Amino acid sequence: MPEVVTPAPKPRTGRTAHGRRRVRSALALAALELFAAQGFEATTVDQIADAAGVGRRTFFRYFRSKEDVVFPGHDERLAEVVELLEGADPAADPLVVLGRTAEVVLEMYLAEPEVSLKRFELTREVSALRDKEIASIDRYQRVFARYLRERYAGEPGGDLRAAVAAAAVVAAHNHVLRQWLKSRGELDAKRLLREAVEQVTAALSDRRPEPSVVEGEDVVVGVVRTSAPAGVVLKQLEDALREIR
Amino acid sequence: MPEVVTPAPKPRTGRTAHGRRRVRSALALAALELFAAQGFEATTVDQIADAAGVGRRTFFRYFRSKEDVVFPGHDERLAEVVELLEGADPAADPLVVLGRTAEVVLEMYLAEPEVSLKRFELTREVSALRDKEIASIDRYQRVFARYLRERYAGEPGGDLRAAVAAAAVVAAHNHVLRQWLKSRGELDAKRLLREAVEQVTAALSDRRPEPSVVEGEDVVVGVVRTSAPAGVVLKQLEDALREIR
DNA sequence: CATCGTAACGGCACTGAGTGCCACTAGCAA
DNA sequence: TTGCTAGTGGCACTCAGTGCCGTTACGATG
Repeated sequence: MPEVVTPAPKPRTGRTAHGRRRVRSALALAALELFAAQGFEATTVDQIADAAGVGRRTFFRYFRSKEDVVFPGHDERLAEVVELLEGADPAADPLVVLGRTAEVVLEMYLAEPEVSLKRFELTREVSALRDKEIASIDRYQRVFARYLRERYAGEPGGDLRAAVAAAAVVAAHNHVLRQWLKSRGELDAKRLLREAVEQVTAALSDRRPEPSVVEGEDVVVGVVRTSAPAGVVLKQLEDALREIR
Repeated sequence: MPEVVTPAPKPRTGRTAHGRRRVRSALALAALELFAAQGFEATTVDQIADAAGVGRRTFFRYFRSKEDVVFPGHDERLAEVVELLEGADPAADPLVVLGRTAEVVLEMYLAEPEVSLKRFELTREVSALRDKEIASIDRYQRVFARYLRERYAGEPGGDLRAAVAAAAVVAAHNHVLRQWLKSRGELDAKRLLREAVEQVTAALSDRRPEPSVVEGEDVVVGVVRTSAPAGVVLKQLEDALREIR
């Protein structure tokens, strides 16, 4: 096993004119500028490397492919999501956990609006990039589905429910993100997603696996105002019922 | 406008040893055999063309890329689906229409099991192919979503519902297809999909658009038995509420 | 200060996908 | 026979991506 683990990462204070971070961002910046100026396909890796002041070979040491420049750190974010789900409270409603996770993902996009917007423009025009993005979205969806599958394990049709619910949450997220991008960052995306996720969760979670309750006991459920939207009324009823149990 | 439209396509009965169809299927066959024997990436287009007895250049006249050999006629099928949706009964429940369409798509896969199974093996191993397939699935989902969006036009949150429902139906389809592929074609996929779609449709269609109710009116919702499953209780509550209105 | 190890770099050469161009040929119609 | 056209094969070219290697700059160690 040649896994020597490199004695210590050594922060590497700062090289002459380079430094890992600097080179990487210089390449990304140069690439995005060139893409915007002359299009994605018309831009060669040579040009990007030249513009960043490094060799062509170095470009591929920082990015696996030309497409990858447009999606920086996607893998890390996915790993972050995985961690988030693995560390989630096992007692919590899986769909709620998933909804919160989707909100975290959305916030990743909202955190750097310029980058997200620029990427949006690019992915709309270049089909290769769009495909790449769809593939990476699918990876999130797979992670979501796996999480739900584990939580629904044992239930009949649990796998199907997991797949469908994951797809629904991801679709809600993407829809809100798209709206936000189309509005050029004006919309209150967080609130919209919260509402959307609430709707989705409500539609998908009304199939509970036989909760064990006290048998033969009659209860009176309190007063509700019908002037509220039906969803709210239902929620109130649900809460009341849960409290009484 | 040099749009001469070529006087008449002329079926072109049959050339010497070629013929469009023959060359195309020869290329596809040779490609799949080589992929199976030595892997996708290790196979060059040169080898495929040689094995099919045509020139390398000719390969690219029949397939846009090496990946395309694995997904023959995907565009045509998508077009078929579009037609199907455009010609659907406008009075029918959109979700039911979508479910039926998903069944049609599934049947396309079931129609040629060997091809589907072989492709499944390939897409599991080669990430480039998997990405390509995901992208093509997304195209179906887009078409589905567009159909629903048009049908839900005007409803508040209709776009969101359309996106989510389309994703859910596609997820159900994919889940069933995957199960069928994993069972190596043994399962009764048609029945499974019908059931799955039924479930999804049921979960997604119980959202009525803001029932207009009398304002400011307090109502007491009656007695329910908590020994019944929570789902039943909720349904009772809902029914009671609706009746009172 | 001298030496060594190492990590990043630049350059070179190579494979292979995909494209543009052009000459060739087989069938078909006048 | 003479075009006309569609399909073909080959050549040359661009560019993405990879393997290899010599070089350089830095840090550590004595």
